Amino acid sequence: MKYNPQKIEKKWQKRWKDSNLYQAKDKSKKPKKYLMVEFPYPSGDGLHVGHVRSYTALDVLARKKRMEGYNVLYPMGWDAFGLPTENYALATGIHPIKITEKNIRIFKRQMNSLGLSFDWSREINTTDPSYYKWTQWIFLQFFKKDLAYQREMPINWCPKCKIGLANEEAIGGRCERCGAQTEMRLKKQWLLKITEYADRLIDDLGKVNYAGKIKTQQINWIGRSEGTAIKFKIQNSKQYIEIFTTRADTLFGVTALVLAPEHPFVASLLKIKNQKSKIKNYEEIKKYIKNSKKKSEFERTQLEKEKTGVFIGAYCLNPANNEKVPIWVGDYVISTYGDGAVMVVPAHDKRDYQFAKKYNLKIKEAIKGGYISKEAYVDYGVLINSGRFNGLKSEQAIKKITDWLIEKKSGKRTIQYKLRDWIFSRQHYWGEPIPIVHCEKCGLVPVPEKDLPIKLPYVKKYEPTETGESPLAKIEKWVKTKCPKCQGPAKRETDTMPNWAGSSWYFLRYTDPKNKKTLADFEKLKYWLPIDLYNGGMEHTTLHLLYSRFWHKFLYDLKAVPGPEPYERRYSHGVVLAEDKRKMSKSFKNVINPDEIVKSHGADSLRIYEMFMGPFDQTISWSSQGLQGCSRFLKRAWELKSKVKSQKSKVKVKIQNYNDLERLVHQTIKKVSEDLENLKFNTAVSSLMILANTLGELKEIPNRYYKIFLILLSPFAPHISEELWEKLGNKKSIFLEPWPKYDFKLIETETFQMIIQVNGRVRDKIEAPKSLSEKEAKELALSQEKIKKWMVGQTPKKVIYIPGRLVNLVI
RNA sequence: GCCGCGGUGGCGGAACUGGUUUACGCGCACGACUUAAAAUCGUGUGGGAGAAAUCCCGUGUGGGUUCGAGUCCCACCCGCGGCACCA
Repeated sequence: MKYNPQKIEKKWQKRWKDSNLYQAKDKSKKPKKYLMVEFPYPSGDGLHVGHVRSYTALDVLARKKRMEGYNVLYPMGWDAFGLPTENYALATGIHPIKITEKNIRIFKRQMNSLGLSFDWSREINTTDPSYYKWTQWIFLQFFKKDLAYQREMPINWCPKCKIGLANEEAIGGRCERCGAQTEMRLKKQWLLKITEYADRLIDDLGKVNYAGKIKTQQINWIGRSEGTAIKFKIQNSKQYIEIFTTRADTLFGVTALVLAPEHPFVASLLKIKNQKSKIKNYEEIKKYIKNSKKKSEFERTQLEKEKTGVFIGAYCLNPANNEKVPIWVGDYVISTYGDGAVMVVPAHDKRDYQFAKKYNLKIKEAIKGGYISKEAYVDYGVLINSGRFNGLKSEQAIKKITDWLIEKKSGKRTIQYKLRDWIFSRQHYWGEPIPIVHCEKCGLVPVPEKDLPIKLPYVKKYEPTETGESPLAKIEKWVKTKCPKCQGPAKRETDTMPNWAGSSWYFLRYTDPKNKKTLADFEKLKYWLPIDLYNGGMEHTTLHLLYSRFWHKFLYDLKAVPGPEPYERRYSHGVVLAEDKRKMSKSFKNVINPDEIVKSHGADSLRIYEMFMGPFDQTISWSSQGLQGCSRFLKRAWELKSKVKSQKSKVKVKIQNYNDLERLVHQTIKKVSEDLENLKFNTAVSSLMILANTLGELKEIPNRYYKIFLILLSPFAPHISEELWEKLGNKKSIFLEPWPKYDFKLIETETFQMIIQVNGRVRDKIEAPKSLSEKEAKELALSQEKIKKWMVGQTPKKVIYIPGRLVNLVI
């Protein structure tokens, strides 16, 4: 019979579904493994071959771990709130709920067609009220701990989607969803105080096993820098301006202060009427500020061109030497970092140098070593022109000058972060309603927990409003409510949560998906957490991954979860590019649809190929010929069956080098087992190919070796392995077999191929016993004809012998 | 600019702790089967010289350490990813 993947794959998928083979047990004495892949957004496009790569990889591990005797949780669910569904609903008039249901059906069908061993009894959906009840509950806890707050703030506004965007959703000044240029708008927003957790989010990275680049990316994103806040007294005033610097050692080189246009001192200056006469260039300043406000934050920061600024006609005093320092306003200073004010040290900062050159500010050297007439010297060095601190090295000077400022009450040590609080409200329909009531008398009132979930009203119209308010604002019946506190008239919050909300805690719900009393039973959480391996895309490193760690730490503080970190190990799969090495995209018409591959080559071929295509964490472009090769491998594996001699058969298996075969089998067990632990799927597959090739050379294949081969193959290609296993006469599923163990003694050989080098160059190779001594090795090497040729008239000066490897004769 | 990762055949990629560079797969060439093609199977396949044995050169570039370097050190070039006026 020929290998017919389509036929056998359907057969086994049905059988697996009817059995409970992949269900994780809550009460089990077995050790647990919790493996998780990022749950997808069920878009209308269906599954991408990139999803297949990640899901298959962890499916391979899940299957192997079950066979090793672990109680494995490998769950799947749907991150279904989000803008594309809402936009599609607007375009078609079909309700988001209906669209989501349909897309989930497609995704689920596709996943099953790949033979993925998800535990569907734990399926979750972020748009299900029984799920988002707990998302809302967590929000309430944030609110009660003052970690959720409202603030009027400039936000990235997408004029096309009519939605406010978090900084991370407006990448490069463009809307993440539609690509339109964003503008700045002032809007009252909900924020979550992720900055409160900044230190712990960095420090606890030491407790987990994440791929290195993931850690560094998170650390850079949080952007902690330790420095000094220094107060500059404004001349003829009691006011101070506080600046932040990491280079207190350059304080004596300050020749100006620059304030962001949003700085309160700038505003206060413009408000005072009689200042108008004092400040000569009042109109100029006003115009400058007006202009820079028009620019979006992106425009302001994007322009790497010249820095601009205006002198505002006031001075302050350098606390180090009481020198008069002119105050400027300039929009290259970021208002949200530090206090929106910087000290200008042209001699030792590139930007300041540029600014000083343009506006003819003084350039005062404070660190020796550079050519400040030409360019800024930014390295550390030895202080000059710095009074009593002259001669100190920068590192010491930073410390001493800061201490001195603290003593004088002109400064303090402080830490600044690049990380900002998380803008948590969206003016959209298809998200979790924020469970807050606005009461005229009582202000912001949290919805009582017993009233959760606040369900999203089922309506026909969900167009965004022109004012930028959420579509929910138009549903008067829903908005009007009673204040839970005073029972007076009140209005519901109409903003919804961002699509990152539901995914920030979903891994908890898998452990106890149907719990009505709490987000998940604590005992179950204790058994399953932390997640042993979490795989997902690199693009989520600074968003979802950071957000969910933040939520988890918060829940840990509430004692709702047992540990401070959700993920013990995190790994990211590489992107699968199209065959033309570009990103797969409908517009390029280069998208590979997994359905078509399953149809043409079968799920097992697709799975094997995606594991074999290259290192798991590396970007790889699709190759239909590579797929073909994997397909051939499975076909050969299928045909090996006809050569298998059953155990009962009396035909004696005659194999030359029987020990070699035994050794190869055990080597393969070792290689596959170890490679899987290290997520080296590609080399694991290649070792299976080597074993298959060797078995193929035999006239007859011993049953027990073929069985081991099938077991090793089964996590990668489950359908074909099950089918062949059954054909061997086995009644139970191959996945109930224990994972084979290798015998170290059988891998070891008594002889080895000894490399003979002369002056480090390979000149001969011979078989030699491993027990060879250095002296024997030398003699053996010198007795070889090929070596004699090289040794004519010479004796080795030095002999290097590495037992089990080589001997090197130096002449 | 800063941070991280990488550069090995015609291609995707192997290579333990410094010890045979190119496993496995693709492609290509030749051969077998076939009326023929596809499929399949077999053999070969880093470059150069040679009839062959064999020799020389080869892991981005230049230097260094070492008996020996893809692997370690220094400098540089190129590619990818992230951050980007963060003071």
